[in-house]
Amino acid sequence: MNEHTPHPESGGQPSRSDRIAAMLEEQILTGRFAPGSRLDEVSLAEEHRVSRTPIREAFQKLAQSGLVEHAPRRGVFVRQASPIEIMEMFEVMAEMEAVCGRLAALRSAEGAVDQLRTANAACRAALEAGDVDAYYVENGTFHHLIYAQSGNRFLEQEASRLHRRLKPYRRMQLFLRGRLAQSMGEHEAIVEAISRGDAAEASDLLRRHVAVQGEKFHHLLTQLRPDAAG
Amino acid sequence: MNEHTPHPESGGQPSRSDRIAAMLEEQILTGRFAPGSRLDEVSLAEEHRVSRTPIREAFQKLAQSGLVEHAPRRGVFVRQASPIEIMEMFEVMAEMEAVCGRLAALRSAEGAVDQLRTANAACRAALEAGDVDAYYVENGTFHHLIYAQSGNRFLEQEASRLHRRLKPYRRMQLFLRGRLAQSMGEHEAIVEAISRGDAAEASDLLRRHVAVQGEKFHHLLTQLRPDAAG
DNA sequence: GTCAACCTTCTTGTATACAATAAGTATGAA
DNA sequence: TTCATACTTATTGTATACAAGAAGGTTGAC
Repeated sequence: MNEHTPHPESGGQPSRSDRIAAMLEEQILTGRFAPGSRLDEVSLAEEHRVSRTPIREAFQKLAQSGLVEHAPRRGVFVRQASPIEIMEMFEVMAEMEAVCGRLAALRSAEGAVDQLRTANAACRAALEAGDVDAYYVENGTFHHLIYAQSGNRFLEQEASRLHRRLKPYRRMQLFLRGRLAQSMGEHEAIVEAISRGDAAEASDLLRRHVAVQGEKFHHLLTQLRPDAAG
Repeated sequence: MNEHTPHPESGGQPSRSDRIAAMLEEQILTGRFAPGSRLDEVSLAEEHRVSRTPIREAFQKLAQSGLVEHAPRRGVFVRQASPIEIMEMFEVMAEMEAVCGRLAALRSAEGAVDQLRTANAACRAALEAGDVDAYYVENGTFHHLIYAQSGNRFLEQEASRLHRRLKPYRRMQLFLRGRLAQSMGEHEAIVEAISRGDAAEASDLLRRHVAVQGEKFHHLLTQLRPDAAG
């Protein structure tokens, strides 16, 4: 499944507004548009050499995914999720990954564990190379594998959707001292649990693994803005 | 949260296209538009006395929620979810409700259990009156209460979203002999588990309670179309 | 000097005109 | 008769024109 089309038109080409929405999403997540800032229809239309119509369609898609907020008659604004809301999303992510892990342990097919080990090896290589960006990518691959191995396509899509939504907040934590190595160890324990078919253990480990991210995020917040603890 | 605005514009009025989307959704779920049928932009525009623009916006919202499918250059069609996909959604619903139940048992505030008992009493009254429609409504109230008592607003919204999506498939089962009484008993066990703060039990009971619906759905399917078992 | 009301201007929401493509139909050849 | 091809028609995608509302500035009164 494409990273940027939550509900792809089955088999068809992504529409123009899909591409624009994907681009805007990327630009929001990478910081070109700051939270709270307004997205201007006309300037974006000029930039993309289209009329306002496809831009407005793209805005709607972004609004549905929760990335921007549509204020009637005032425009669309990059949404600033509150710390509480972000913590809530991390909690849901933790629970969803726990479910994926449980189902994966129960159902994982031939070769599935090998895929996980391969992905994990790539994580370790990135870690040892000190390449944070590469670790980030390989880590994503690892988690998406588990979503897929749940054997439930719908769950896989929903988990991927939330994973993408949390992208900017997850990324912050990679720079916390020692977190990468710790994360790496957790990955290995998770793979072992799945390979043993130990559903309860896989579930618990994944829940903790992701919940820690929420806690780290909270920790970062309180350091930066002690009043914004949530 | 309004039943028909998945991502409400915070505090603002629902837009015209929101209202149209809600109306179309209702009409799809209640069978005015059969699965697979095409929604015509111009006739709907005439019917609602607007131009094609708001209709198209409504279509986009429906497409994002998965209710219709957008075939580029061909139109939007009422989506016929495959049996497999519906089963997958039921499984995810079961897991989400299990999570809600677990969190509710851990966190439920003063008076929360009373609310559940009240909702359950309404269910029982409907059951004893033999009023299937009323039971359906009160049952929905009961489940939404549990979503809310998870203490996680984001989870509450996601669970409500999926609940609504499964609406037409859940409704079928109410007419299965004895299912209502069985469901009622499960509700009571769930409330007791939550009132005891027994998170694991509440979680398991809810998972089973919802998973049974998926199984009943599957059962109905195989009776109707033995080849469509999934 | 300050506040309020009005007016200007900018932006969005909607309608409509136009362009492009897909489906259906008719025609002709094999 | 059947199949293929071209044409017609209908429908979507996009652009643009127009309407309506909100923000901000200006002017006037107190």
